Amino acid sequence: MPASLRRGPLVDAICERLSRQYRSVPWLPPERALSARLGVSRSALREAVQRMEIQGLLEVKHGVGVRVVNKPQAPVGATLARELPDLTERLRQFAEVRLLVEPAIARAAAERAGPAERAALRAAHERLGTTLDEAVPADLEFHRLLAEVAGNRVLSLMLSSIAGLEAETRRITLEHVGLVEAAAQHDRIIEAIERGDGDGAHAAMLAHVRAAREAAPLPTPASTLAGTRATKASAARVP
Amino acid sequence: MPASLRRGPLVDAICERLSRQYRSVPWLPPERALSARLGVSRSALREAVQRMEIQGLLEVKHGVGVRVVNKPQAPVGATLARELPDLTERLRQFAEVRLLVEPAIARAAAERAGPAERAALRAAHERLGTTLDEAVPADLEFHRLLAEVAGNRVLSLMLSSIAGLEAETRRITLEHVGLVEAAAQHDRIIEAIERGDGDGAHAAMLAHVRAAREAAPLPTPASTLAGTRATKASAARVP
DNA sequence: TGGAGGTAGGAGGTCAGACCACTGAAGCAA
DNA sequence: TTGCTTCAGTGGTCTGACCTCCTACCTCCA
Repeated sequence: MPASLRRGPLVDAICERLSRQYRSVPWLPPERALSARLGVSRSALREAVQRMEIQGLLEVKHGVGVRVVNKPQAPVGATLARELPDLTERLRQFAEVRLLVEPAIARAAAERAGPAERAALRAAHERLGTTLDEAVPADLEFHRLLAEVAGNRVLSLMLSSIAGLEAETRRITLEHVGLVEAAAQHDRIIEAIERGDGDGAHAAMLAHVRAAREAAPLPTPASTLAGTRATKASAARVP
Repeated sequence: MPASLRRGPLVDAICERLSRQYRSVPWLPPERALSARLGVSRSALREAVQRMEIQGLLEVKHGVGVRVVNKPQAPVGATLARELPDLTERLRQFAEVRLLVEPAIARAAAERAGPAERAALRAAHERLGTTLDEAVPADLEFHRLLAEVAGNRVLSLMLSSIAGLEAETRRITLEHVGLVEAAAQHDRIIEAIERGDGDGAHAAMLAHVRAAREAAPLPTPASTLAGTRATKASAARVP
C-alpha cells in the first residue's frame, strides 16, 4: 500500500480517490473489499461514501450495494426541502423563481444556441408524446436541456433542484393546461430560439410559465419578482 | 434506554433528535458522552454528525468539539464550487446570476417591506462604514437582508451561496467602485424601497450590480440573462 | 513580573473485528 | 407453475482500542 503522504483528513483523500477512480463504473465494489484495496478502515471508507452520497455522487442501497450516480442537484434540493417545509409556501416560491429564471434562460439559450443545440432542443421537444406519463419527464428534460444550452450552471442547478421537488405538481399542471397547448407553447419557444430571437424566447417562455402557474393548484399571489407586467401601466407607479 | 420503536435508518433518527434537542446550544457534548446519552454507538453518532455538518448545521473541529451553526447555504456553495471549478468561469456565471436576481429581489423588497423591514434595511445601510474591512461584511449583510425582506428563500439561499464564494472579489470590487459611490448606490435603492417603488428599486439595483460587474477584474461578456436594457424599451418586448 | 516553552488532558479521527438487518436469487415444495 | 424458504452477500451498527490534534495550564527563564 502506498500509505499516501497526506496531511489533511483521511476521508477527504478517500473521496478524491473514489471520484477519480470510480467515476465511470455503475457500482462501487463492496465496502469490505474496497476498504482493503484502498488500505483504509471500513469506517473511514463509510464516512467518505456517506459524504459523497449526500453530495449526490453515490447512492447507497442497503443489502444491494453502492451505485455511482451524478445528481448535483440533490444537496440543493435537500436544503430547499429543509428550508421550506411547508408545501404550499414552497411551491409558491418555486413558481416565483421559475417566473423570473425560465424566461431569462430562454433568452440566453436563444442568443447562445448553435446548430447542434437547436437540433437537440427540437428533438427533446418532439419527444413530448401524447400521454401524461411520457410528457412529464419529457417536459422536465426540455427545460433542463434549455438551461444547459443557456450556459449558466447556477441557474440550471437551481431549476433542477426545484424540478425534483415539484414533479407531481407538474403532472397536475400539464393535465390542466393540456398536452396540446403545452406543446404549442414549447413550440413557440423553440421557434424563437431557432430564429435567434432572445426577446421572443423570453416572452414565449414567460407566457408558458404564467400559464402553468395559473393552472397550478395554488393561490395566485401578486408575484412581483418577474416584474414584467402583462400589458400596461408599468411606469404608472413611478411618481 | 427507550430503545425507540423506529424502523428506518438509525442515523436519520439521530439527526432528528440532535437538531431538535441541541438547536440552541453553542456546542454539542463530546462524542463519547453524547453517544452514551443517546444510547447509540459512537460510529452511528459520528455518521449523523458528519451528515449534519455537510448540511451546514454543525461544524466539527478536530481536538476541540462540535459547534452548532446554521449555514444552509453551505451545501449549495459546496455544490457550486464542485460544479464550477474554474474560478473565472464561476465568477462570470455568478455575475450573470446576480444581474438577473438582485434587481428582482430589490423590486420584491420594495413592494413587500413594511415599516419594520424598512428600518432594518436603513440601519444595515448605515453600517457600511468608512474602511474596507467594515464595508465588505456590511455590504454582504445589506444584500442578505434585502433578500430576506423580499421573501423568497430560494433566491436568498442562492445569493448567500454565491456571496460565500466571492467574498474576496467583492472586496476588490468595492475598492474599485469606491466606498462613497457604493454607499450612494445603496442609498438610491433604499430610497426607492422606502417609497414602495418597485420599478425604481429594480433600476437602482441593476445599476448597482452593473457598476460592480464593470469594476470587477473580469472580462465583461455580453451578459444576456438580465435582458433589461438600461433605459428604454422594456415593454416593447411584451406583445 | 511577564512572556516563551513544555506538558497533560480531552476532544475528534482512525482502526479492527464482530454481529445485525436487508435484499435478491436459488432451491424446494405444493 | 406458483409460492415459500433458505442462504449468501451487501450495507448497518456496535465495541473498544489507539492515534492525532488543540487547548489550557504550568513551569521556567529573562
